[in-house]
Amino acid sequence: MMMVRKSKGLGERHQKILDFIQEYQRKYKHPPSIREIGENCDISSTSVVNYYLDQLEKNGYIERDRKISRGLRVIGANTSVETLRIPILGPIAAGLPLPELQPGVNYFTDNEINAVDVARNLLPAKDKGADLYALEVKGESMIDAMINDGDIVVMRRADDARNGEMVAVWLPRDNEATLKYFFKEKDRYRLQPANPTMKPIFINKDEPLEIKGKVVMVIRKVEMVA
Amino acid sequence: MMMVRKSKGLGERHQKILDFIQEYQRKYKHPPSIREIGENCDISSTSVVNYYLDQLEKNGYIERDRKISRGLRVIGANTSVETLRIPILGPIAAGLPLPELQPGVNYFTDNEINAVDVARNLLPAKDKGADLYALEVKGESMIDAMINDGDIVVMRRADDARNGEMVAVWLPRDNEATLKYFFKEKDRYRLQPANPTMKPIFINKDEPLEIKGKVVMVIRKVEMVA
DNA sequence: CTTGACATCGAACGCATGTTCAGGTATGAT
DNA sequence: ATCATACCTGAACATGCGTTCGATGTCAAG
Repeated sequence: MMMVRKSKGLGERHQKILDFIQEYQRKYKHPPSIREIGENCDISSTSVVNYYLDQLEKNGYIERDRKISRGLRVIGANTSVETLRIPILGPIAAGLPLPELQPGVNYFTDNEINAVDVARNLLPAKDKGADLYALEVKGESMIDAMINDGDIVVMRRADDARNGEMVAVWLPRDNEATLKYFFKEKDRYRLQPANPTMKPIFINKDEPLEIKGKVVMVIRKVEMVA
Repeated sequence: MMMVRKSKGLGERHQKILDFIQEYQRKYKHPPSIREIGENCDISSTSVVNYYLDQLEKNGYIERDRKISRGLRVIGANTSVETLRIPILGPIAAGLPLPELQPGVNYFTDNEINAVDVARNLLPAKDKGADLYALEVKGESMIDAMINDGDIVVMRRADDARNGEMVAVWLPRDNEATLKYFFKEKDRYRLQPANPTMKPIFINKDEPLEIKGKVVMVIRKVEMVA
């Protein structure tokens, strides 16, 4: 019945405790007490928890402030990197107009339901976040841009673009929103799908063309089957 | 008439306490006790600290877990979100073998050159990071999975999969690595491209098929023209 | 001056929580 | 069998720490 710990590394219980501390900290913003650890890891005695905590400390997995209530922390787990909270302004779909960007308005970015958090080191250094917003792709009309239903596209506000940049455009001619690589040619614009097997769209320069922003990043959360 | 409080919502002492809590939390990774707040804010009585804490809570600046030692936290102002640093183990390309996953080995995740930082709230809650790794797509062979050259795919280790999950597989038959939706049928496996216009691959059950992991997320950094 | 809301103090109270100890039970080596 | 080691139990103990309360000081309104 007794669990034998493998000679090296962490036993199953050490790992469970470690995980619990991190999850608790994440949830309550303060560390758990010894008794709380015990209850959640099926350890009936506080002394056993203390016993494991000592081992974890000795092996460098946690730090403890003795005598201080809840004075413990997991070492190294704090990969806290600077993140930007980017508001999801709305959907983007072929038939829908793009959400209006209201310059100078501070969006409520506190609600993480309507925002994505992106590590700053994944974005171009110059981006400070104020000009960034995100759109949620609806439908499969962007498949030629290698973007599928449910994808999140992170955009930077822009009125025009340079050759080779991927932009979100509204095409009044076709009454359609789309994501394409942008190229300015002699007397027309070429909108090139990301998928090299698909053909470009050409727009004459005298036709209207509304560039809404440049694509900075695409994030796809792949659905898990429940 | 009501007596007018200090010009603004927060008095100088409120602010000092608020600042102290945040600094303490940053420094020690756990919240301060009432007495510690008192000492550092020149308040001699714990009841006075409690008095101010009540006000801060009433005005929505902090949250308190009554009866719990050090059970308090500052609301909002929390610019950074918890992130997971996911190691990029190597490239994935049609002709290349997949990087070997060495179970139980702690990868060096300190180097942000070979890792991506992903906000935890973008990942399934159960993922603790230990089973996650990332691959960098090389070449355009994954286009049928809506994944392009340069994309980062975040994976979870797995040996098998359930129907409908997207997996990274190694096909000894074709000597090829690929990303496909996985379906187990009567006597064969069906590997379905994400792009609904493309046709599936069928593998008989007696043929070898190595599942290397499930796709959790795809991140595409769209190139900026310099 | 009196009143009353606000701020402060000091002390006591009591539960929350870390610590310690005197034993138990298993497994493996001697 | 004997001993050593790792794991576990339950309880007692000491103290960290939140809570409560009566007393005092301050200041503006009545």
